[in-house]
Amino acid sequence: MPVPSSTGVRGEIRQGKPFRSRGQEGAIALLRTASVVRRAIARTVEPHGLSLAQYNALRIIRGAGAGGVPTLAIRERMIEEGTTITRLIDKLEEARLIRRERSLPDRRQVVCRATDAGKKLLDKLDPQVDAADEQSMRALGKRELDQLIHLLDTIRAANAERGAAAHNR
Amino acid sequence: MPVPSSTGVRGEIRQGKPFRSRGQEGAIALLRTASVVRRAIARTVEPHGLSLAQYNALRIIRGAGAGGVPTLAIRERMIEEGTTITRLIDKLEEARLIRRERSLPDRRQVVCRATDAGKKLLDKLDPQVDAADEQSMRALGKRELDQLIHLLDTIRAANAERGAAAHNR
DNA sequence: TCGCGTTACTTATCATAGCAACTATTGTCA
DNA sequence: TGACAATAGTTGCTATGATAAGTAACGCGA
Repeated sequence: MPVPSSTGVRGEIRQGKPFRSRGQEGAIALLRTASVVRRAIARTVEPHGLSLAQYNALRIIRGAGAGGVPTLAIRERMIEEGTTITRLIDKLEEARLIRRERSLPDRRQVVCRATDAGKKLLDKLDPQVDAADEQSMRALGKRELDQLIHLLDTIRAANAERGAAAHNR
Repeated sequence: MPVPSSTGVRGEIRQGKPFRSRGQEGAIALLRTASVVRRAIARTVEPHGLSLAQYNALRIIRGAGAGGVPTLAIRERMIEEGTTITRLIDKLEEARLIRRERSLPDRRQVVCRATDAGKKLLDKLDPQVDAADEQSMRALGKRELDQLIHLLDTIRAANAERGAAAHNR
């Protein structure tokens, strides 16, 4: 076990300097843990030609159903709100996983919809991603998982920048 | 408050689909929260010409003291273990914040040391980053913060890939 | 001492993220 | 209606990051 549970993040320090504050320790533990979990999940989807962000966007588009979603609405629901959603969507369209077309009532909008190929790919990926999600959280009991989710929600609520965007994964 | 505490992450869903599992909800909450906190901290250092990764590396190098650190040892201690540490370090050297030189006993190693300019910059940035870290965690009480850190340590320990690298921020 | 595997970086290539400037539409208000 | 602001995307430029292949140096065993 590379991270001794008795010492936690603190035990990983090598330079002999303690954290400057408990808040700092929390922030670093959060970023570092997310980094580890993120890569584990990313490795699940990448062999299928999608980046994690692309998978996330594709799920959002599929979730919108037949009506589709306008491009910028996708960005707001992404886990990581990238600024340039256009290029990410371009790749999905090139791969024929989605279609785009101008909206009729408001011609400024470009509505995205999942193609059958896109839906089919997601149907294949979803169980695998589910498993990776579960796997990444397997160390926590039900009670602990509830605690974690609650604590994270609290942090996010306090740090909401421009209205904590939603997502639909 | 854009994220209603009564519903949490679940409340942010717009497509009407619930999470497929509690583990999934936890994984997403983790990634999303980290993304928000990360950007907040990144915005603290970026005006000074450093990316968050560069700041992290610079801190690690300074922490090594007069003896310096070999390049790859830095990577192992980074919060996000980027594969190509070389270029990141290149930028720090260009900015005269660190120096590099071949190690004498083992000429394969390149040892990095912080320059006075590098130390001076960190002295200026540290309090600001401390404040950002604290700020990002301000919503949690001491007890809750302890809980969070413990839960994250548990997750990381279980997901340690190749020996949960250490860091020294 | 001569391979040959290992270690420690470096470089190449390519995809992605961010910021800012630009176009096309729509809405508002004098 | 005619100008001007706001909205919805797109594009250009640059920086950063990931994967993987390449190079130099060390170290060990025959």
